[in-house]
Amino acid sequence: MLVPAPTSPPGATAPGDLLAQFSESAPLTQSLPEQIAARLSERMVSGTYAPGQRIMEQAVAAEFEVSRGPVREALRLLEKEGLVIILARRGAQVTNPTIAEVNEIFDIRAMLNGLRDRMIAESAQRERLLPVLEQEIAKLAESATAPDGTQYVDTVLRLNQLLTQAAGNRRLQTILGSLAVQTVRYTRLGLSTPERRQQSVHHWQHLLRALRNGDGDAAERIARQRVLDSRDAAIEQLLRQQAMADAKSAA
Amino acid sequence: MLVPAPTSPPGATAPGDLLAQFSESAPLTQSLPEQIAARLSERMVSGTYAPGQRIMEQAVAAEFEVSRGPVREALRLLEKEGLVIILARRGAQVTNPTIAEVNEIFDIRAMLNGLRDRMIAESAQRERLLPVLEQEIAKLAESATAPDGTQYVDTVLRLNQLLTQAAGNRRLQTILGSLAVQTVRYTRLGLSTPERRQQSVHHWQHLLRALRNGDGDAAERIARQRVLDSRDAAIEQLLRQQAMADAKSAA
DNA sequence: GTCAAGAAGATTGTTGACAATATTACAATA
DNA sequence: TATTGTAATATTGTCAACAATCTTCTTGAC
Repeated sequence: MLVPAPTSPPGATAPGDLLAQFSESAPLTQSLPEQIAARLSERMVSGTYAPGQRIMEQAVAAEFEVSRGPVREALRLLEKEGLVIILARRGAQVTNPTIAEVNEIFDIRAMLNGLRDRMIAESAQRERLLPVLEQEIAKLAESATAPDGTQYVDTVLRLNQLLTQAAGNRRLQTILGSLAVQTVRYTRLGLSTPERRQQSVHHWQHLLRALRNGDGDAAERIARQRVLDSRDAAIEQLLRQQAMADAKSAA
Repeated sequence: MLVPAPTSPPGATAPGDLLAQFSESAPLTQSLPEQIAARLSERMVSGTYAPGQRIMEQAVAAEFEVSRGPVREALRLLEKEGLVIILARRGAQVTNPTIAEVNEIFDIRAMLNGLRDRMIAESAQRERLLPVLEQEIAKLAESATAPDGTQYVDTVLRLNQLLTQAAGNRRLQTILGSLAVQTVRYTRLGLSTPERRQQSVHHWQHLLRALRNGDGDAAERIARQRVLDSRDAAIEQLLRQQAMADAKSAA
Protein backbone atom coordinates (compact mmCIF):
# COMPACT_ATOMS: atom_id res chain seq x y z
CA MET A 1 0.00 0.00 0.00
CA LEU A 2 0.79 3.64 -0.25
CA VAL A 3 3.35 5.18 2.07
CA PRO A 4 1.95 8.45 3.48
CA ALA A 5 3.42 11.64 2.10
CA PRO A 6 6.33 13.12 4.05
CA THR A 7 4.49 16.39 4.66
CA SER A 8 3.70 18.56 7.64
CA PRO A 9 0.83 17.64 9.97
CA PRO A 10 -2.66 18.03 8.49
CA GLY A 11 -3.88 21.60 8.51
CA ALA A 12 -0.49 23.05 7.71
CA THR A 13 -0.26 24.43 4.21
CA ALA A 14 2.27 22.12 2.70
CA PRO A 15 3.78 23.14 -0.61
CA GLY A 16 2.25 21.08 -3.33
CA ASP A 17 -0.78 20.32 -1.29
CA LEU A 18 -2.65 22.44 -3.73
CA LEU A 19 -4.82 19.82 -5.27
CA ALA A 20 -6.43 19.07 -1.95
CA GLN A 21 -6.39 22.71 -1.01
CA PHE A 22 -8.45 23.85 -3.92
CA SER A 23 -10.57 20.84 -4.66
CA GLU A 24 -14.19 21.28 -3.75
CA SER A 25 -15.34 19.64 -0.52
CA ALA A 26 -12.76 16.86 -0.54
CA PRO A 27 -14.05 13.65 0.96
CA LEU A 28 -12.35 12.87 4.25
CA THR A 29 -10.76 9.75 2.82
CA GLN A 30 -9.04 10.20 -0.50
CA SER A 31 -9.20 7.40 -3.00
CA LEU A 32 -6.03 5.57 -3.91
CA PRO A 33 -5.68 7.32 -7.29
CA GLU A 34 -6.19 10.66 -5.58
CA GLN A 35 -3.48 9.92 -3.05
CA ILE A 36 -1.09 8.95 -5.81
CA ALA A 37 -2.00 12.04 -7.81
CA ALA A 38 -1.36 14.24 -4.78
CA ARG A 39 2.05 12.71 -4.23
CA LEU A 40 3.01 13.07 -7.86
CA SER A 41 1.73 16.63 -8.07
CA GLU A 42 4.02 17.59 -5.19
CA ARG A 43 6.97 16.43 -7.20
CA MET A 44 5.86 18.33 -10.24
CA VAL A 45 5.30 21.70 -8.65
CA SER A 46 8.46 21.31 -6.59
CA GLY A 47 10.50 20.37 -9.64
CA THR A 48 11.50 16.88 -8.50
CA TYR A 49 9.98 15.79 -11.76
CA ALA A 50 11.42 18.09 -14.38
CA PRO A 51 9.21 19.63 -17.06
CA GLY A 52 9.19 17.38 -20.08
CA GLN A 53 10.09 14.31 -18.08
CA ARG A 54 8.27 11.13 -18.95
CA ILE A 55 6.40 9.40 -16.12
CA MET A 56 6.23 5.64 -16.49
CA GLU A 57 3.26 3.80 -15.04
CA GLN A 58 5.16 0.73 -13.99
CA ALA A 59 7.83 2.73 -12.17
CA VAL A 60 5.27 4.71 -10.16
CA ALA A 61 3.27 1.56 -9.47
CA ALA A 62 6.36 -0.21 -8.16
CA GLU A 63 7.38 2.71 -5.97
CA PHE A 64 3.98 3.03 -4.33
CA GLU A 65 3.44 -0.73 -4.31
CA VAL A 66 0.18 -0.67 -6.20
CA SER A 67 -0.80 -1.98 -9.59
CA ARG A 68 -0.81 0.12 -12.71
CA GLY A 69 -4.57 0.70 -12.66
CA PRO A 70 -4.71 3.32 -9.92
CA VAL A 71 -1.56 4.93 -11.30
CA ARG A 72 -3.18 5.28 -14.70
CA GLU A 73 -6.14 6.96 -13.12
CA ALA A 74 -3.89 9.24 -11.06
CA LEU A 75 -2.15 10.36 -14.23
CA ARG A 76 -5.51 11.13 -15.81
CA LEU A 77 -6.33 13.28 -12.81
CA LEU A 78 -3.06 15.14 -13.21
CA GLU A 79 -3.83 15.64 -16.87
CA LYS A 80 -7.08 17.30 -15.86
CA GLU A 81 -5.03 19.65 -13.66
CA GLY A 82 -2.76 20.36 -16.60
CA LEU A 83 0.32 19.03 -14.83
CA VAL A 84 0.97 16.28 -17.34
CA ILE A 85 0.02 15.65 -20.91
CA ILE A 86 -0.92 12.16 -21.97
CA LEU A 87 -0.18 11.07 -25.51
CA ALA A 88 -1.81 8.00 -26.95
CA ARG A 89 0.41 4.95 -26.46
CA ARG A 90 3.21 7.18 -25.30
CA GLY A 91 2.17 7.81 -21.74
CA ALA A 92 2.41 10.83 -19.50
CA GLN A 93 4.89 13.65 -19.68
CA VAL A 94 5.27 16.54 -17.24
CA THR A 95 4.01 19.62 -19.03
CA ASN A 96 6.50 22.25 -20.04
CA PRO A 97 4.39 25.27 -20.92
CA THR A 98 5.76 27.85 -23.27
CA ILE A 99 5.69 31.48 -22.22
CA ALA A 100 2.79 31.99 -24.56
CA GLU A 101 0.86 29.26 -22.78
CA VAL A 102 1.63 30.68 -19.34
CA ASN A 103 0.27 33.95 -20.65
CA GLU A 104 -2.87 32.23 -21.81
CA ILE A 105 -3.49 30.58 -18.47
CA PHE A 106 -3.09 33.87 -16.64
CA ASP A 107 -5.51 35.51 -19.08
CA ILE A 108 -8.15 32.96 -18.20
CA ARG A 109 -7.46 33.34 -14.50
CA ALA A 110 -7.81 37.10 -14.82
CA MET A 111 -11.28 36.80 -16.32
CA LEU A 112 -12.50 34.20 -13.88
CA ASN A 113 -11.06 35.96 -10.85
CA GLY A 114 -12.92 39.00 -12.09
CA LEU A 115 -16.14 37.03 -12.19
CA ARG A 116 -15.44 35.53 -8.80
CA ASP A 117 -14.81 38.85 -7.07
CA ARG A 118 -17.77 40.48 -8.74
CA MET A 119 -19.99 37.69 -7.49
CA ILE A 120 -18.70 38.19 -3.98
CA ALA A 121 -19.11 41.97 -4.13
CA GLU A 122 -22.70 41.54 -5.25
CA SER A 123 -23.53 38.73 -2.86
CA ALA A 124 -25.72 39.51 0.13
CA GLN A 125 -23.82 37.46 2.67
CA ARG A 126 -20.37 38.83 1.96
CA GLU A 127 -20.43 40.47 5.40
CA ARG A 128 -19.21 37.35 7.09
CA LEU A 129 -16.22 37.17 4.79
CA LEU A 130 -14.97 40.70 5.21
CA PRO A 131 -13.40 40.41 8.70
CA VAL A 132 -11.41 37.37 7.63
CA LEU A 133 -10.23 39.10 4.51
CA GLU A 134 -9.18 42.17 6.47
CA GLN A 135 -7.17 40.01 8.79
CA GLU A 136 -5.44 38.15 5.99
CA ILE A 137 -4.67 41.31 4.07
CA ALA A 138 -3.16 42.83 7.19
CA LYS A 139 -0.94 39.77 7.41
CA LEU A 140 -0.09 40.32 3.78
CA ALA A 141 1.03 43.88 4.42
CA GLU A 142 3.26 42.70 7.25
CA SER A 143 5.04 40.04 5.26
CA ALA A 144 5.46 42.16 2.14
CA THR A 145 8.77 43.66 3.18
CA ALA A 146 10.33 40.41 4.36
CA PRO A 147 13.40 39.41 2.34
CA ASP A 148 11.87 36.01 1.74
CA GLY A 149 8.59 35.87 -0.18
CA THR A 150 7.44 32.48 1.06
CA GLN A 151 5.01 33.62 3.71
CA TYR A 152 3.62 36.27 1.41
CA VAL A 153 2.89 33.76 -1.32
CA ASP A 154 1.27 31.43 1.17
CA THR A 155 -1.04 34.19 2.35
CA VAL A 156 -1.94 35.11 -1.22
CA LEU A 157 -2.81 31.49 -1.92
CA ARG A 158 -4.91 31.37 1.22
CA LEU A 159 -6.72 34.59 0.24
CA ASN A 160 -7.48 33.21 -3.20
CA GLN A 161 -8.72 30.02 -1.68
CA LEU A 162 -11.04 31.92 0.66
CA LEU A 163 -12.47 34.02 -2.13
CA THR A 164 -12.87 31.11 -4.52
CA GLN A 165 -14.82 29.19 -1.92
CA ALA A 166 -16.88 32.21 -0.97
CA ALA A 167 -18.04 32.78 -4.52
CA GLY A 168 -20.10 29.62 -4.21
CA ASN A 169 -19.86 28.59 -7.85
CA ARG A 170 -18.78 24.98 -7.90
CA ARG A 171 -17.65 24.84 -11.49
CA LEU A 172 -15.73 28.08 -11.12
CA GLN A 173 -14.08 26.62 -8.05
CA THR A 174 -12.96 23.57 -10.00
CA ILE A 175 -11.58 25.54 -12.92
CA LEU A 176 -9.81 28.13 -10.81
CA GLY A 177 -8.37 25.42 -8.61
CA SER A 178 -6.92 23.65 -11.60
CA LEU A 179 -5.50 26.85 -13.05
CA ALA A 180 -4.06 27.80 -9.68
CA VAL A 181 -2.14 24.54 -9.50
CA GLN A 182 -0.64 25.26 -12.88
CA THR A 183 0.42 28.81 -12.03
CA VAL A 184 1.77 28.56 -8.47
CA ARG A 185 5.29 28.25 -9.78
CA TYR A 186 4.91 31.44 -11.76
CA THR A 187 3.04 33.33 -9.05
CA ARG A 188 6.01 32.71 -6.80
CA LEU A 189 8.28 34.09 -9.47
CA GLY A 190 6.23 37.24 -9.89
CA LEU A 191 6.23 38.00 -6.17
CA SER A 192 9.92 37.45 -5.65
CA THR A 193 10.85 41.10 -4.97
CA PRO A 194 9.57 43.30 -2.10
CA GLU A 195 8.61 45.97 -4.63
CA ARG A 196 6.27 43.59 -6.43
CA ARG A 197 4.77 42.51 -3.16
CA GLN A 198 4.12 46.12 -2.13
CA GLN A 199 2.32 46.66 -5.39
CA SER A 200 0.35 43.48 -4.80
CA VAL A 201 -0.71 44.60 -1.32
CA HIS A 202 -2.18 47.78 -2.79
CA HIS A 203 -4.25 45.75 -5.21
CA TRP A 204 -5.60 43.63 -2.41
CA GLN A 205 -6.49 46.68 -0.35
CA HIS A 206 -8.32 48.19 -3.29
CA LEU A 207 -10.16 44.95 -3.80
CA LEU A 208 -11.15 44.85 -0.15
CA ARG A 209 -12.61 48.34 -0.42
CA ALA A 210 -14.60 47.41 -3.51
CA LEU A 211 -15.96 44.31 -1.80
CA ARG A 212 -16.92 46.28 1.27
CA ASN A 213 -18.76 48.82 -0.87
CA GLY A 214 -20.51 46.10 -2.82
CA ASP A 215 -19.09 47.55 -6.01
CA GLY A 216 -19.08 44.63 -8.43
CA ASP A 217 -17.70 46.59 -11.38
CA ALA A 218 -14.73 47.79 -9.37
CA ALA A 219 -14.13 44.38 -7.83
CA GLU A 220 -14.03 42.79 -11.26
CA ARG A 221 -11.75 45.45 -12.68
CA ILE A 222 -9.29 45.28 -9.79
CA ALA A 223 -9.21 41.50 -9.72
CA ARG A 224 -8.44 41.38 -13.40
CA GLN A 225 -5.72 43.96 -13.13
CA ARG A 226 -4.20 42.16 -10.18
CA VAL A 227 -3.86 38.89 -12.08
CA LEU A 228 -2.61 40.58 -15.23
CA ASP A 229 0.04 42.44 -13.24
CA SER A 230 1.15 39.26 -11.54
CA ARG A 231 1.28 37.68 -14.96
CA ASP A 232 3.52 40.43 -16.30
CA ALA A 233 5.81 40.21 -13.30
CA ALA A 234 6.04 36.44 -13.64
CA ILE A 235 6.78 36.59 -17.36
CA GLU A 236 9.42 39.23 -16.79
CA GLN A 237 11.17 37.00 -14.29
CA LEU A 238 10.78 33.99 -16.57
CA LEU A 239 12.45 35.83 -19.42
CA ARG A 240 15.25 36.97 -17.15
CA GLN A 241 15.81 33.40 -15.99
CA GLN A 242 15.81 32.15 -19.53
CA ALA A 243 18.28 34.80 -20.66
CA MET A 244 20.60 33.79 -17.82
CA ALA A 245 20.30 30.13 -18.72
CA ASP A 246 21.01 30.91 -22.35
CA ALA A 247 24.07 32.97 -21.49
CA LYS A 248 25.35 30.13 -19.34
CA SER A 249 24.88 27.50 -22.00
CA ALA A 250 26.59 29.72 -24.55
CA ALA A 251 29.66 30.09 -22.33
CA MET B 1 -15.28 -4.50 -30.49
CA LEU B 2 -17.18 -1.30 -30.69
CA VAL B 3 -20.06 -0.94 -33.12
CA PRO B 4 -19.77 2.39 -34.94
CA ALA B 5 -22.20 5.10 -33.94
CA PRO B 6 -25.36 5.36 -36.04
CA THR B 7 -24.52 8.90 -37.12
CA SER B 8 -24.37 10.73 -40.40
CA PRO B 9 -21.25 10.44 -42.63
CA PRO B 10 -18.11 12.11 -41.26
CA GLY B 11 -18.05 15.86 -41.83
CA ALA B 12 -21.73 16.29 -41.20
CA THR B 13 -22.50 17.99 -37.93
CA ALA B 14 -24.31 15.26 -36.12
CA PRO B 15 -26.20 16.16 -32.98
CA GLY B 16 -24.29 14.99 -29.98
CA ASP B 17 -21.03 14.95 -31.87
CA LEU B 18 -20.03 17.83 -29.71
CA LEU B 19 -17.17 16.26 -27.88
CA ALA B 20 -15.32 15.65 -31.11
CA GLN B 21 -16.47 18.95 -32.51
CA PHE B 22 -14.94 21.04 -29.78
CA SER B 23 -11.99 18.96 -28.69
CA GLU B 24 -8.68 20.47 -29.66
CA SER B 25 -6.96 18.94 -32.68
CA ALA B 26 -8.56 15.52 -32.35
CA PRO B 27 -6.30 12.71 -33.51
CA LEU B 28 -7.64 11.04 -36.62
CA THR B 29 -8.15 7.77 -34.80
CA GLN B 30 -10.00 8.06 -31.52
CA SER B 31 -8.98 5.79 -28.69
CA LEU B 32 -11.41 3.17 -27.48
CA PRO B 33 -12.37 5.11 -24.34
CA GLU B 34 -12.95 8.20 -26.46
CA GLN B 35 -15.22 6.30 -28.82
CA ILE B 36 -17.21 4.97 -25.91
CA ALA B 37 -17.39 8.41 -24.32
CA ALA B 38 -18.64 9.89 -27.59
CA ARG B 39 -21.37 7.28 -27.85
CA LEU B 40 -22.44 7.77 -24.27
CA SER B 41 -22.38 11.55 -24.56
CA GLU B 42 -24.82 11.35 -27.47
CA ARG B 43 -27.26 9.57 -25.25
CA MET B 44 -26.87 12.11 -22.51
CA VAL B 45 -27.39 15.26 -24.52
CA SER B 46 -30.22 13.62 -26.42
CA GLY B 47 -31.90 12.47 -23.25
CA THR B 48 -31.72 8.73 -23.90
CA TYR B 49 -29.99 8.60 -20.57
CA ALA B 50 -32.13 10.63 -18.20
CA PRO B 51 -30.57 13.12 -15.81
CA GLY B 52 -29.85 11.42 -12.54
CA GLN B 53 -29.71 7.99 -14.12
CA ARG B 54 -26.96 5.69 -12.92
CA ILE B 55 -24.60 4.30 -15.55
CA MET B 56 -23.23 0.87 -14.70
CA GLU B 57 -19.83 -0.08 -16.00
CA GLN B 58 -20.60 -3.72 -16.62
CA ALA B 59 -23.75 -2.93 -18.58
CA VAL B 60 -21.95 -0.52 -20.89
CA ALA B 61 -19.02 -2.90 -21.24
CA ALA B 62 -21.35 -5.73 -22.24
CA GLU B 63 -23.24 -3.60 -24.74
CA PHE B 64 -20.09 -2.41 -26.51
CA GLU B 65 -18.36 -5.75 -26.08
CA VAL B 66 -15.32 -4.40 -24.31
CA SER B 67 -14.02 -4.89 -20.81
CA ARG B 68 -14.74 -2.52 -17.95
CA GLY B 69 -11.39 -0.77 -18.16
CA PRO B 70 -12.04 1.39 -21.20
CA VAL B 71 -15.58 2.05 -19.96
CA ARG B 72 -14.23 3.33 -16.68
CA GLU B 73 -11.94 5.66 -18.53
CA ALA B 74 -14.75 6.82 -20.80
CA LEU B 75 -16.81 7.71 -17.76
CA ARG B 76 -13.88 9.70 -16.37
CA LEU B 77 -13.76 11.61 -19.64
CA LEU B 78 -17.45 12.35 -19.40
CA GLU B 79 -16.94 13.54 -15.85
CA LYS B 80 -14.36 16.00 -17.15
CA GLU B 81 -17.02 17.27 -19.55
CA GLY B 82 -19.46 17.59 -16.70
CA LEU B 83 -21.92 15.13 -18.21
CA VAL B 84 -21.69 12.67 -15.34
CA ILE B 85 -20.65 12.85 -11.75
CA ILE B 86 -18.65 9.99 -10.29
CA LEU B 87 -19.05 9.19 -6.62
CA ALA B 88 -16.56 6.98 -4.83
CA ARG B 89 -17.67 3.34 -4.89
CA ARG B 90 -21.00 4.41 -6.25
CA GLY B 91 -20.17 4.89 -9.89
CA ALA B 92 -21.33 7.35 -12.48
CA GLN B 93 -24.57 9.24 -12.58
CA VAL B 94 -25.84 11.51 -15.36
CA THR B 95 -25.66 15.04 -14.01
CA ASN B 96 -28.86 16.86 -13.27
CA PRO B 97 -27.87 20.48 -12.86
CA THR B 98 -30.06 22.77 -10.83
CA ILE B 99 -31.12 26.05 -12.36
CA ALA B 100 -28.55 27.77 -10.13
CA GLU B 101 -25.83 25.59 -11.62
CA VAL B 102 -26.93 26.25 -15.16
CA ASN B 103 -26.72 29.91 -14.32
CA GLU B 104 -23.21 29.45 -13.01
CA ILE B 105 -22.03 27.67 -16.12
CA PHE B 106 -23.41 30.41 -18.34
CA ASP B 107 -21.69 33.02 -16.17
CA ILE B 108 -18.35 31.37 -16.78
CA ARG B 109 -19.06 31.02 -20.48
CA ALA B 110 -19.92 34.71 -20.65
CA MET B 111 -16.57 35.73 -19.18
CA LEU B 112 -14.54 33.37 -21.31
CA ASN B 113 -16.40 34.18 -24.50
CA GLY B 114 -15.64 37.79 -23.70
CA LEU B 115 -11.95 36.98 -23.42
CA ARG B 116 -12.07 34.92 -26.57
CA ASP B 117 -13.69 37.60 -28.69
CA ARG B 118 -11.44 40.30 -27.30
CA MET B 119 -8.42 38.23 -28.23
CA ILE B 120 -9.73 37.85 -31.75
CA ALA B 121 -10.54 41.53 -32.09
CA GLU B 122 -7.04 42.42 -31.00
CA SER B 123 -5.29 39.76 -33.04
CA ALA B 124 -3.42 40.80 -36.15
CA GLN B 125 -4.51 37.96 -38.39
CA ARG B 126 -8.23 38.25 -37.78
CA GLU B 127 -8.62 39.38 -41.38
CA ARG B 128 -8.73 35.85 -42.64
CA LEU B 129 -11.54 35.00 -40.28
CA LEU B 130 -13.86 37.88 -41.12
CA PRO B 131 -15.17 36.66 -44.49
CA VAL B 132 -16.09 33.29 -43.03
CA LEU B 133 -17.85 34.93 -40.12
CA GLU B 134 -19.77 37.24 -42.44
CA GLN B 135 -20.95 34.27 -44.42
CA GLU B 136 -22.05 32.31 -41.38
CA ILE B 137 -23.83 35.29 -39.86
CA ALA B 138 -25.67 35.83 -43.13
CA LYS B 139 -26.80 32.23 -42.93
CA LEU B 140 -27.86 32.92 -39.37
CA ALA B 141 -30.06 35.82 -40.43
CA GLU B 142 -31.73 33.65 -43.04
CA SER B 143 -32.59 30.82 -40.70
CA ALA B 144 -33.73 33.09 -37.87
CA THR B 145 -37.33 33.28 -39.02
CA ALA B 146 -37.75 29.60 -39.73
CA PRO B 147 -40.38 27.93 -37.56
CA ASP B 148 -37.85 25.31 -36.57
CA GLY B 149 -34.74 26.47 -34.70
CA THR B 150 -32.55 23.48 -35.52
CA GLN B 151 -30.54 25.00 -38.32
CA TYR B 152 -30.13 28.22 -36.43
CA VAL B 153 -28.69 26.45 -33.40
CA ASP B 154 -26.34 24.46 -35.62
CA THR B 155 -25.01 27.64 -37.18
CA VAL B 156 -24.55 29.25 -33.78
CA LEU B 157 -22.58 26.21 -32.67
CA ARG B 158 -20.41 26.38 -35.75
CA LEU B 159 -19.81 30.10 -35.23
CA ASN B 160 -18.74 29.49 -31.67
CA GLN B 161 -16.50 26.69 -32.79
CA LEU B 162 -14.87 28.91 -35.40
CA LEU B 163 -14.25 31.71 -32.93
CA THR B 164 -12.99 29.41 -30.21
CA GLN B 165 -10.47 27.90 -32.58
CA ALA B 166 -9.47 31.28 -33.95
CA ALA B 167 -8.63 32.65 -30.52
CA GLY B 168 -5.67 30.31 -30.49
CA ASN B 169 -5.64 29.71 -26.74
CA ARG B 170 -5.54 25.98 -26.23
CA ARG B 171 -6.63 25.92 -22.62
CA LEU B 172 -9.48 28.31 -23.35
CA GLN B 173 -10.52 26.03 -26.17
CA THR B 174 -10.64 23.06 -23.83
CA ILE B 175 -12.64 24.83 -21.15
CA LEU B 176 -15.10 26.44 -23.54
CA GLY B 177 -15.56 23.14 -25.34
CA SER B 178 -16.43 21.41 -22.13
CA LEU B 179 -18.83 24.15 -21.06
CA ALA B 180 -20.43 24.14 -24.50
CA VAL B 181 -21.20 20.45 -24.22
CA GLN B 182 -22.92 21.09 -20.94
CA THR B 183 -25.04 23.94 -22.20
CA VAL B 184 -26.16 22.85 -25.66
CA ARG B 185 -29.43 21.62 -24.29
CA TYR B 186 -30.13 24.97 -22.73
CA THR B 187 -28.88 27.00 -25.67
CA ARG B 188 -31.43 25.18 -27.79
CA LEU B 189 -34.11 26.08 -25.29
CA GLY B 190 -33.16 29.73 -25.29
CA LEU B 191 -33.32 29.97 -29.08
CA SER B 192 -36.63 28.21 -29.47
CA THR B 193 -38.65 31.24 -30.57
CA PRO B 194 -38.08 33.35 -33.71
CA GLU B 195 -38.06 36.49 -31.56
CA ARG B 196 -35.12 35.24 -29.52
CA ARG B 197 -33.31 34.28 -32.68
CA GLN B 198 -33.82 37.75 -34.15
CA GLN B 199 -32.36 39.26 -31.02
CA SER B 200 -29.46 36.83 -31.23
CA VAL B 201 -28.73 37.78 -34.86
CA HIS B 202 -28.41 41.41 -33.82
CA HIS B 203 -25.84 40.48 -31.21
CA TRP B 204 -23.82 38.57 -33.74
CA GLN B 205 -23.92 41.45 -36.19
CA HIS B 206 -22.71 43.84 -33.52
CA LEU B 207 -19.96 41.45 -32.62
CA LEU B 208 -18.91 41.21 -36.25
CA ARG B 209 -18.65 44.97 -36.45
CA ALA B 210 -16.53 45.14 -33.30
CA LEU B 211 -14.22 42.45 -34.63
CA ARG B 212 -13.87 44.22 -37.94
CA ASN B 213 -12.97 47.47 -36.17
CA GLY B 214 -10.49 45.70 -33.93
CA ASP B 215 -12.39 47.03 -30.93
CA GLY B 216 -11.50 44.58 -28.15
CA ASP B 217 -13.52 46.34 -25.45
CA ALA B 218 -16.67 46.27 -27.53
CA ALA B 219 -16.11 42.69 -28.62
CA GLU B 220 -15.78 41.59 -25.03
CA ARG B 221 -18.82 43.54 -23.90
CA ILE B 222 -21.02 42.25 -26.70
CA ALA B 223 -19.89 38.64 -26.30
CA ARG B 224 -20.66 38.76 -22.63
CA GLN B 225 -24.06 40.28 -23.16
CA ARG B 226 -24.86 37.73 -25.82
CA VAL B 227 -24.19 34.80 -23.53
CA LEU B 228 -25.99 36.37 -20.59
CA ASP B 229 -29.03 37.03 -22.76
CA SER B 230 -29.04 33.47 -24.02
CA ARG B 231 -28.75 32.37 -20.42
CA ASP B 232 -31.77 34.41 -19.39
CA ALA B 233 -33.80 33.09 -22.30
CA ALA B 234 -32.83 29.52 -21.48
CA ILE B 235 -33.65 29.90 -17.80
CA GLU B 236 -36.99 31.45 -18.64
CA GLN B 237 -37.89 28.48 -20.81
CA LEU B 238 -36.60 26.07 -18.19
CA LEU B 239 -38.83 27.62 -15.56
CA ARG B 240 -41.80 27.49 -17.91
CA GLN B 241 -41.17 23.82 -18.61
CA GLN B 242 -40.84 23.09 -14.95
CA ALA B 243 -44.04 24.89 -14.10
CA MET B 244 -45.85 22.87 -16.74
CA ALA B 245 -44.42 19.63 -15.40
CA ASP B 246 -45.43 20.58 -11.89
CA ALA B 247 -48.95 21.42 -12.95
CA LYS B 248 -49.22 18.09 -14.71
CA SER B 249 -47.98 16.08 -11.76
CA ALA B 250 -50.38 17.94 -9.48
CA ALA B 251 -53.31 16.99 -11.69
C1' DG C 1 30.77 8.45 -40.94
C1' DT C 2 25.74 8.62 -41.93
C1' DC C 3 21.58 6.72 -42.74
C1' DA C 4 18.05 3.00 -43.13
C1' DA C 5 16.02 -1.47 -41.90
C1' DG C 6 15.05 -4.74 -38.72
C1' DA C 7 15.12 -7.07 -34.27
C1' DA C 8 14.87 -6.83 -29.28
C1' DG C 9 13.18 -4.63 -25.46
C1' DA C 10 10.20 -1.50 -23.06
C1' DT C 11 5.71 0.64 -22.37
C1' DT C 12 0.96 1.44 -22.86
C1' DG C 13 -3.80 -0.63 -23.80
C1' DT C 14 -7.00 -4.19 -22.73
C1' DT C 15 -8.79 -8.13 -20.48
C1' DG C 16 -10.83 -11.23 -16.92
C1' DA C 17 -10.66 -12.51 -12.14
C1' DC C 18 -10.78 -11.38 -7.33
C1' DA C 19 -11.45 -8.15 -3.22
C1' DA C 20 -13.83 -4.47 -0.97
C1' DT C 21 -17.79 -1.92 -0.56
C1' DA C 22 -22.53 -0.46 -1.45
C1' DT C 23 -27.35 -1.59 -2.44
C1' DT C 24 -31.36 -4.24 -2.07
C1' DA C 25 -34.56 -7.60 -0.14
C1' DC C 26 -36.25 -9.66 3.66
C1' DA C 27 -37.26 -10.81 8.29
C1' DA C 28 -37.74 -9.56 13.13
C1' DT C 29 -39.10 -6.14 16.39
C1' DA C 30 -41.40 -2.14 18.40
C1' DT D 1 -47.36 -0.14 9.88
C1' DA D 2 -42.83 1.65 10.31
C1' DT D 3 -38.15 0.69 11.48
C1' DT D 4 -34.01 -1.64 12.23
C1' DG D 5 -30.75 -5.35 11.57
C1' DT D 6 -29.01 -8.90 8.53
C1' DA D 7 -28.20 -11.72 4.57
C1' DA D 8 -27.88 -11.85 -0.43
C1' DT D 9 -26.80 -9.58 -4.44
C1' DA D 10 -24.81 -6.14 -7.30
C1' DT D 11 -21.22 -2.92 -8.27
C1' DT D 12 -17.02 -0.62 -8.00
C1' DG D 13 -11.88 -0.95 -6.93
C1' DT D 14 -7.65 -3.38 -7.64
C1' DC D 15 -4.65 -6.71 -9.50
C1' DA D 16 -1.76 -9.51 -12.68
C1' DA D 17 -1.26 -11.27 -17.27
C1' DC D 18 -1.50 -10.74 -22.19
C1' DA D 19 -1.73 -7.99 -26.64
C1' DA D 20 -0.55 -4.06 -29.35
C1' DT D 21 2.40 -0.46 -30.13
C1' DC D 22 6.33 2.39 -29.60
C1' DT D 23 11.45 3.07 -28.66
C1' DT D 24 15.98 1.87 -28.78
C1' DC D 25 19.84 -0.67 -30.27
C1' DT D 26 22.23 -3.24 -33.57
C1' DT D 27 23.52 -4.34 -38.13
C1' DG D 28 24.41 -3.47 -42.77
C1' DA D 29 24.85 -0.72 -46.94
C1' DC D 30 26.36 3.36 -49.18
